[in-house]
Amino acid sequence: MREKVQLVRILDVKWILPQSPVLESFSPEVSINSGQVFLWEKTANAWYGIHADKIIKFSRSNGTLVFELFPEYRQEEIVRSIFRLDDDVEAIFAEISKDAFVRKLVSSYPGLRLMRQDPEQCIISFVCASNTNVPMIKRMLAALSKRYGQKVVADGREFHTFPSAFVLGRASESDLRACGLGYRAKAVKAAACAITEGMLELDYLKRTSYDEAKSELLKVYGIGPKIADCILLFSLDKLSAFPIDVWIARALATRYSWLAGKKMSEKLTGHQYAQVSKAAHMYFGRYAGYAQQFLYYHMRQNAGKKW
DNA sequence: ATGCAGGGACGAT
DNA sequence: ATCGTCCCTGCA
Repeated sequence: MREKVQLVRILDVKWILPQSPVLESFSPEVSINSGQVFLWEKTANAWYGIHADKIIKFSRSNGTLVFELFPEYRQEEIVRSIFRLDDDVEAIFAEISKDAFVRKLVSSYPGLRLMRQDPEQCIISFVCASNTNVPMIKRMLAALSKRYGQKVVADGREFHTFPSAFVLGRASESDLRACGLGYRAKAVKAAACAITEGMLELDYLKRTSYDEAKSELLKVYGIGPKIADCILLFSLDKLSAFPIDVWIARALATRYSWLAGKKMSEKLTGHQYAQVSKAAHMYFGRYAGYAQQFLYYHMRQNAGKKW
């Protein structure tokens, strides 16, 4: 049994995480830089992230991880949730290590974790992610926050919270386009409206099965198989979800081409996507999403991407 | 300079 | 089931 992680509260807005086997390897920087979250920025001695209407600050003090939250409401619970500190990662890593390659990745990047995003923010973020790249996504989301979010001053710095679906759903498509969204503006508005009008019930999606939640997401304009899987994995606790983007497709084509049955190309058709994603789930197991994150991070590392 | 790729999805064939 | 198109930016 691993020991339970305790978040110790110091002052009113800080905790220090005590040393533990689980936390020694945990690296918020690696996780933040693994392409799953977009609205984090690094300053001289801290990281700041936008999580819905909250600002998360992360820094290190004497080798200890320190988190702060603005506002400080339910800090411990939220920090725990965002970094999935209650996941039994040792068991998970063991379970996804089906072959020498994954085993190598897990030992190479022991600090990498999945993060749990706010569902609304995650949906909007990945709707913006279609056919573009990470720097562009960051730019779009930052523009949305600046235009539609609330200005917050924390730590003497100015931030903008992530706008609610209610606000985005009432924005005009042309105003959304002005945030650099391009043709995605229509999809952002549609997704926001789907949330506020009850088409997407986030609590239900969290509770229900992967298949059911995915079929609900796919009904929304702008959400296809890949983006649905990202939303499911990063915000709806469906850890078996295995999103396949161009990078994962490359990794699979070179290392796991047998998963596709016959020859696998780097471009997947709709039917191939479903088939390969399911095969990956079968192979890596119920935590396939964690395996995906290691593959993705590895591919981006090798490509020398910095973001 | 034109082309192309970058966390895809939609709509018409 | 394929295929052209969609907005935008950086880079060769």
